[in-house]
Amino acid sequence: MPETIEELVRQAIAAAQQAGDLAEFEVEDCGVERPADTDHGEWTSTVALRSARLARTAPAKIAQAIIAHMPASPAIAKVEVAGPGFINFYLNAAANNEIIRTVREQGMDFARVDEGHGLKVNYEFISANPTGPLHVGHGRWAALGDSMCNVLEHAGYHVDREYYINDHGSQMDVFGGSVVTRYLQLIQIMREDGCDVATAYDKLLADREAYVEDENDEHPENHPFMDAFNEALGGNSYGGDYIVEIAREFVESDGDKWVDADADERANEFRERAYQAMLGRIRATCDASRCPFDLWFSERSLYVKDESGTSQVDRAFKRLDDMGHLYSTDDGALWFRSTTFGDDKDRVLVKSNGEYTYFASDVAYHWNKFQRDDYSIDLWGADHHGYIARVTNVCDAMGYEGKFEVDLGQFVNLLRNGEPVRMSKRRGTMVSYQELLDEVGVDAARYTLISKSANQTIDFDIEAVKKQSSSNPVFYVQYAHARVCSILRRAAGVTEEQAAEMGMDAVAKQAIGEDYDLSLLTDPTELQLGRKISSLPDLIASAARDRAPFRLTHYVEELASDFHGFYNACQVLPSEGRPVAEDLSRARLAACDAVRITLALCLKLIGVSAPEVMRREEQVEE
RNA sequence: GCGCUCGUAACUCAAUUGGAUAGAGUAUCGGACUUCUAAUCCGCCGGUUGAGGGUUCGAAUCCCUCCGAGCGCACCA
Repeated sequence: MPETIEELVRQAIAAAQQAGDLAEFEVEDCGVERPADTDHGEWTSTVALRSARLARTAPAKIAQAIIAHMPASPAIAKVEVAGPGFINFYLNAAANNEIIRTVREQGMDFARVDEGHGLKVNYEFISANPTGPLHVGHGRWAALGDSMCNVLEHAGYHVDREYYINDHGSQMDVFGGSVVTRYLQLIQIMREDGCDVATAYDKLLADREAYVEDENDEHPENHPFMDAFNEALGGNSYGGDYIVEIAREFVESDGDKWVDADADERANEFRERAYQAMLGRIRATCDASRCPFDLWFSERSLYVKDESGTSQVDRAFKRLDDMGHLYSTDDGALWFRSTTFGDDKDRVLVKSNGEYTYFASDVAYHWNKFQRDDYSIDLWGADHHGYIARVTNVCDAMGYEGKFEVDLGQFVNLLRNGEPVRMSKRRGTMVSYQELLDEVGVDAARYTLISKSANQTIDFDIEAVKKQSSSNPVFYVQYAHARVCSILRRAAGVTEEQAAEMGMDAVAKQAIGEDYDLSLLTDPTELQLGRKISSLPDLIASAARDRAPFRLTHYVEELASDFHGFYNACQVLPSEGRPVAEDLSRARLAACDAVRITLALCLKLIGVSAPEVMRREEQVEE
């Protein structure tokens, strides 16, 4: 439709200029947009405003000249000039509602746009260290990243979803060492108390809890194990409950066989098995939040030598060196000349002690990405923003200028009933994402985490999100979907079970039939449905372009609101005292069905389920 | 000190990137159910877009200066 309008406007301008009613000027873009306010028609052209200077004429006057020469079009009911010079187009009902048929034909392929032109994008997100569970902040990247990928794919990009596992650095040894220490403590308690592992486990957790509470160390007698743990590891440790949990798994599967084992062998075994256990938990949490990855990329793999005797790190370094971007200092450190690209200082790749920095891995990793994809996007927490410059610079240096992008996500503040969830220094990081998912459910968690612009911090109130009430937009939207399904089921004369069996598309087909006349839908609330649904392709394109999947949550709330308004104003099925003509009823059913499909599609893109049935009994009593 | 992200209704946020009278939800208040599921709808109230300048037909949006909040400025990962 915008193409049609654009063409009409161009013809009108040419005709007006030919007739001498309008000064000659070149038109680049007619600025066909959707008016913010639906009172202003379905489409508007800002060409008169844009051309005011070129034409040396007041915008309103230009607009008048243009509409005087506007060719007639079957789809357009009315064209008028409004405000400072907007040219507003009002579609007739049939043209406006045609989108309903389109949606029903295209289903989940509706609103596919070609914003990306098939560009191969590597989208890396979460990438939390495998030394602890995902926390709520990671949950935001999960929701955001996954939704972003869905939107990009719908907008014509080819997306590879990637999780980068930081399994290389010394923190892995610290992690393994922490589990060993906890393991030894469990065995010690079992031997001294003659108890089973469950009892020993509880004792260690209670000990840790006492330690967390005792911030000023006034009662060291209440947490001897935590103190011993810290002493054994010199404070360089992971103290969380999950470490004790993993240690317990070692006791359960291996008994006490590692107590007197060779320390190095034990350290290796524990590090590797604990790593896999932790990674398993992380994957499970990603699965639970409907966040799949195409590739789990191991940092270690960057250091593995191939047949040529070189690793990916070596090859990436060689590339940089060949291009003259590396240098060594007398102490043996290797540097990347980041200042060439405007950084504050050069950055170390290899430390003077011979160890590789985290940055070295990132250089090789991004080089690797560009061997596989055309464009690379990293989703990072806002606290890493200081790191953007050096990675961008190194991508530029390797010859991939303009092909690397970082999307930042601000933090999540966790609240409960308006009060910040207390996070003491000793408790370390916060509530795990898995716990949050378990408490509020995936739908509410994802919806809430995605519903705000990524560069806004989120106040996530657990109680408010959990509350299944009208104040919670996710239920409002899901209810609209369930309500449509209910109507369609009733129209088709099928039970919930039968509908679940045959699928809603088949139910809708049975209810509506093949032919229906969309020109019958002329009520303002009916026209609004077509208008709103028609705007989705543009919205998807903009959400992809601006990396703003949260716009879908706003859209879906608006569409649900439009539907509820329609539902209250227009009877779909005839009932006692409210007759509806058969052909009008079927046209309204088709509109309902288009709403259902559009809602389901949008919810799918943001990873939220679209329930076909919702019952009030499920509501939580206050 | 430098950098990044912000500051919009009482609260939580929008405003498709420079467009029309800055919009939604929540909360408060007032209406609509023996219903095609009221987890709904309709209405009222609510604004100097942190402050001050500038750019132009037009600014919440772009530029400058302040004020305030959060987060960064490692041979840590």
